[in-house]
Amino acid sequence: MSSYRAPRGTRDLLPESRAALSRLEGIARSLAVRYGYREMEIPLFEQVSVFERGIGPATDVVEKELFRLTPRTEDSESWALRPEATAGIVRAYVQHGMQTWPQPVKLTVVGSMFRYDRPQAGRYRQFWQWDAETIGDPGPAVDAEVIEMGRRFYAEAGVADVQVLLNSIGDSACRPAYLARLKSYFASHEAELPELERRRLETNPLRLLDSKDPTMTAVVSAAPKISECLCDACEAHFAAVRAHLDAVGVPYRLEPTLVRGLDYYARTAFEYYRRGAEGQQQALGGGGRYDGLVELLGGRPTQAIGFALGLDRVMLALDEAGAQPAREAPPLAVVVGADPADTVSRLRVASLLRGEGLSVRAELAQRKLGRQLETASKEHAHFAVILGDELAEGNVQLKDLEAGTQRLVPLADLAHELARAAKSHHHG
RNA sequence: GUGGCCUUAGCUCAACCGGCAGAGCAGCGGACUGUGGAUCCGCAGGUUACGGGUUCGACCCCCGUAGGCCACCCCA
Repeated sequence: MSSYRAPRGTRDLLPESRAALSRLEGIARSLAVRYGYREMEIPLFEQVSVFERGIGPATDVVEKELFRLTPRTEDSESWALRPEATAGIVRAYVQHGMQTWPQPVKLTVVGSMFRYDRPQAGRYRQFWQWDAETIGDPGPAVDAEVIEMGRRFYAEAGVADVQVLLNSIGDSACRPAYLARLKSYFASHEAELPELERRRLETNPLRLLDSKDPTMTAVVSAAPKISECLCDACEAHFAAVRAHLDAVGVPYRLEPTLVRGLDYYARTAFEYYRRGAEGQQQALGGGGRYDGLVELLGGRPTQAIGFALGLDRVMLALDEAGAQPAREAPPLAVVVGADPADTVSRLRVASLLRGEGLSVRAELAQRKLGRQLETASKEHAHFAVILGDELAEGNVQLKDLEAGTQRLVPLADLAHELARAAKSHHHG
């Protein structure tokens, strides 16, 4: 047994898992195109300050989960692996002057993110996300469009029981007043608060609403709700988002405790949640409006909304639901030979077929024919091209491994025959 | 970062009270020297996660480390 292993919180995606991820990436890219998003790439790492400003210095993601790279010299820049994509995309938006493009700019990134936290099922230090951002649109219609796109992703991926949780967290006009009210409410109940919750009262009072402490339920349910404290503009925005969701037939559950802690988040906040899951990593994805972020990263005031969907958690959900694993495409044909030593013929014929765009495997191990066919069967190849004495007359045996039939085919016609058969097999 | 449970062959798991580390599947080979998923036979695969300790003797008991899982924190 090797003493080397994948680093903690990472895992190798063996071909079967990689196929499952590729399938999800394919759905994401297809949806992105259908909804008018353009795919881009951003670096896997950025200056630490991009994340500090773009996510928030007081968040757990930055405070304790940032995957920092050690600087090479005393005075060199501090880098960190990206814990999410939004900050980097917005940085790129500002850097490349995308405010001069037709607005809104709709961008998407598919790739892995990194967080240095304690691993668990569905929670990794390297994980995959599909991220989509619409920058330069104040909503509310686009809010509903984004939420609907995410929901369609789960539908097309085949994840059942995904619920949309929805809330409005107000904006700079009404949230400060709400926060003050919330603080004073909990302060008046401080005696009933456990130690952890008392600390939160200082650091992030909104989080109190989300407490999992069972002794808190009474206090929390009586707490003032943001939905009752929205200013007229936010109230109107929220109502319009809901109206648009209703219009496109997206069901949702209003979730008053769904929050985002930082100032530049505004109004719409949503999560995709899986019901009836065993483990607790039930948040499959989430997003919201961040009307202050572009400005914070050096751009002009620009309203924006986006989401990040966790692809690992979708894979987990599909596994647990017993979904059919994504099949890798088997080779159309395997080139085998009666003479185990004649690897030259097998390689030559395989090369010929590959030149015609066909997907074939050459059996180059020097094993007897029976073994070669056995392997071809096990990998679900549709055909075996058998090379033997008839090759001297320019012929091969073309064997249909599913039907068990075979016939003599001139080598000159082989590619054509296989290509035709591939079509009738609706081979993918 | 805090607490708990777990770790035996590539995979799934056995091994009595502390007394010779095993099986199924997968791999490779043979039966079958030009015809496949079955069957039978064989081969290979292990410092029992790693490092210490207790003991005549440790997969088994104790300590530490690593990794996994669960609950928190938080989130995808």
